[in-house]
Amino acid sequence: MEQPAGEGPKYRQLQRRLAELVATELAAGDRIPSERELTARFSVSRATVRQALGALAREGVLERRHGSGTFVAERRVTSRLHLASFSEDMARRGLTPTTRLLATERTGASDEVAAALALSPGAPVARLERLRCADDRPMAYEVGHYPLARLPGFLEHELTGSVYELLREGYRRPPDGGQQLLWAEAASGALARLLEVAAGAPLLVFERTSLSRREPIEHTVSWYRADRYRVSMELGPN
Amino acid sequence: MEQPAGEGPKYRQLQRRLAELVATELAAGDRIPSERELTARFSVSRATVRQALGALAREGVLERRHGSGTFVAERRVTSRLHLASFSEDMARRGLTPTTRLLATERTGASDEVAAALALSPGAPVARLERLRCADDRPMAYEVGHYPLARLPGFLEHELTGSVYELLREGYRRPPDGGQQLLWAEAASGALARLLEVAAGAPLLVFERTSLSRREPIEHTVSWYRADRYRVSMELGPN
DNA sequence: AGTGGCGACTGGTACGTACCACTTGAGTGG
DNA sequence: CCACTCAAGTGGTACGTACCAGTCGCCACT
Repeated sequence: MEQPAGEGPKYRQLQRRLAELVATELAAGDRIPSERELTARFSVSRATVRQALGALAREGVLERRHGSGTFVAERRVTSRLHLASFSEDMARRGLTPTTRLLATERTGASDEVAAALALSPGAPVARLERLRCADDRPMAYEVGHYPLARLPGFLEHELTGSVYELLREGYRRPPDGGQQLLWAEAASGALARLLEVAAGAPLLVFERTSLSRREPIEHTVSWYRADRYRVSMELGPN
Repeated sequence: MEQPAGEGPKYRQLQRRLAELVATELAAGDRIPSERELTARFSVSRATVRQALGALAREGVLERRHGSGTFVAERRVTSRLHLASFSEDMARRGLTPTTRLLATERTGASDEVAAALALSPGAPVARLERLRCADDRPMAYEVGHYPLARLPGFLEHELTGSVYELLREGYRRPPDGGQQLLWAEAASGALARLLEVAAGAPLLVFERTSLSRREPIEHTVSWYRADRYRVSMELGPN
């Protein structure tokens, strides 16, 4: 029951171990050991194993097949929404991206950030606060968190450019998937001034967790000026 | 383990009962009975109760607070990004969809509608104007256009339910793909009154063209209340 | 050779128990 | 009156057991 060094609950530990295993040693379609085998191998109860596997299945890492086994999920090909960085996104639209760095700091992961990045609460993360501009006019305000354990020395880099490029080139951790929540909000006073819109103006908010090799490497929340930005997407059945 | 009357496993039945309870009798922020109380009241084990509550919490219906209780979430509806009709979308969230038919007419396709539906300008289309509600509170205002050449007698049907179901069952034209543009707007006066929000409140706007067998069969523009609706999506590389 | 059934796996559901971690509020001491 | 303590209640984790429900391959029977 007790965990010596901030490792978190057993099922989280198991979840992380399995996620790592999947990321490093297994390929899509591979079958992972059965629940009862994992129970024996890791000396935990089957309920604990199921809690870990269930979480991974909900994340889309694993796929369960009743009567057959649990498998490494196929990479999603149906989603045609691009996992693009702001810089790439703007370039694609023919605009010139620039960035004003508002704040950087090294801090401990909040519960929410820890959950998104699959870290223990309090684990070291880099926090990045940036104002993204297109053609020198404000486009979006962005707050990002990055796991320092997976990205050592992250804050020592140049951070006004494309973080995705840094992840790809500097760390060999190309973002290759993610999940995103999207909603709309009215701009609060401070945010309105920063983005140079009227208070109450509609903003599009994206909360994104990006993965590389099935491990979270970025968690960002971005507020976009709705008068300058829209999204296009393809829809599939189901 | 057999369940004669209710459909499916116990925890699903409990989940549905609780979702219904939340929808009909409770307000956001209300506390629901504790796990141990539900265990006694429904004569099921705590594990079963937790499975039901966990599912509802992941859906955003409930919010758990360690040491304090489980509460009806303020959370708005979260839509996965698939080609689902409004009715299916709401039902999936445990909300009851209803529709107020504001206008129907047979008209000629405008240039914009014609382009979206791959018709000649002026070709006969059905125009549908509807107010979509969830649990009897306004959720979205929607204007749709449907090509009458592909859907003969379209306006003679019952149009307050699911149009997608009508397309599937009545015309054997199941929507199986589509494209969508998404942005945010501030609610204009008339729209604000209709949706029962303050003028200037943020709305999420979807402009969608749905296909069946590679042919466009629907073009809709929907204005969703941003305080009640959000979207979840998966991101893929490139 | 075809096939049907059975058995041995897989995950799914459901029960019970125990204890930990966090929150809250009532009660107590200053 | 305030500050603090602490007990009771909450959800969280973890163990164990039992049986149900699909899947699939072996094998005996036809």
